[in-house]
Amino acid sequence: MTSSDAAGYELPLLLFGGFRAIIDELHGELARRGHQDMRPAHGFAMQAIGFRGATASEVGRRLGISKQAAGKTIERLEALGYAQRAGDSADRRRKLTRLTPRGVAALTLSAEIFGDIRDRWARTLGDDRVADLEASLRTMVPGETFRLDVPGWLGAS
Amino acid sequence: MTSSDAAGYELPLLLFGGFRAIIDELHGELARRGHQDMRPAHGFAMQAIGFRGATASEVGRRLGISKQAAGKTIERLEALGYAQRAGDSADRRRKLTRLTPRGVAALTLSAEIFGDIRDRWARTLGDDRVADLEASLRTMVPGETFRLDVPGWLGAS
DNA sequence: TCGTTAAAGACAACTTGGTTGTCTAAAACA
DNA sequence: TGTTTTAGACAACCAAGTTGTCTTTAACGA
Repeated sequence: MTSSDAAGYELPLLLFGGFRAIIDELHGELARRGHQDMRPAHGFAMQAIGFRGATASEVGRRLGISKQAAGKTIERLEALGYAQRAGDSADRRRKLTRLTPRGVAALTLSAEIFGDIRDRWARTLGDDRVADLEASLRTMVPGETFRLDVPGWLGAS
Repeated sequence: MTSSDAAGYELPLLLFGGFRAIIDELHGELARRGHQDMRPAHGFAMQAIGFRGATASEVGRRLGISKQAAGKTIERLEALGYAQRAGDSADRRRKLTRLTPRGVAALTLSAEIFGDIRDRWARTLGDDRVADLEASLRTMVPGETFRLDVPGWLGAS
């Protein structure tokens, strides 16, 4: 380390801790508001589907996972009532996945809750410090697509 | 949002992006220095085992996962040559897992690389901004044990 | 226009790393 | 000494990745 007293291994732990704290708070709140069955992975997948819909291949590309894996996640979302698939008459290979009204509601609610959480951080730390934290991270983080392949990424051989 | 132009959903993405960037850099460097087969999950498990060794139950408690899951991870570490199990003559129920010399080397090297990465952040952002980032996160993050149950946590039903 | 190439989705087999439940052996304790 | 707790092992299961193969359909170039 250079001059601060922080050991280098603390930084990633703190970053992950912050991420996890926010996501845990989000899902606590989502559960309280009728989305008990929604998991972190679902939120990211629904974000990738978006309000305009997407195919499994597109979702896979956006999340940085294979189209097969994306297809499996979409199946789960369908089973939970958050998404729906329908054929595309213009391109009969494609099957467009769209969010159901429940899916749209969950995604909208999530954005709202994220805003509330950030507000709470800003009240505790000060808005400038949160903004600076974000600015620092924007500088250091390669701004790619969000990779959902966390399980595989963490532990794959 | 309050006054900054950041949408609330950016904060968790940036935090996770930072975490992932650091861990990816760590494992790129570890691979370059002879630890090609080490995965992020292994590092956390080895940290939980520590230089003094631990039982599967202890590792599970430290990582916030079941003793069975901890046992499986230890099995993998054994297969990769990073850890070793031996019976405990004082308590014949226990099997103490210890890091092998290779495991100790990997853990030591990881700490060193984490330090290098933090130094690079400090050179880019300034040491005070990194220190402030850490301080902010220390304020907001409930300082529990590090949970390794990320795959399950992200996607479990 | 036709033949090749590329893309979408489905299916299968596999891997990791979680889970819960059950069981045995050993230690701790009242 | 008998009960309770703890450690570890084993089995069955689940979620979410992977690669590889296959069919259907679209796109494209000679």
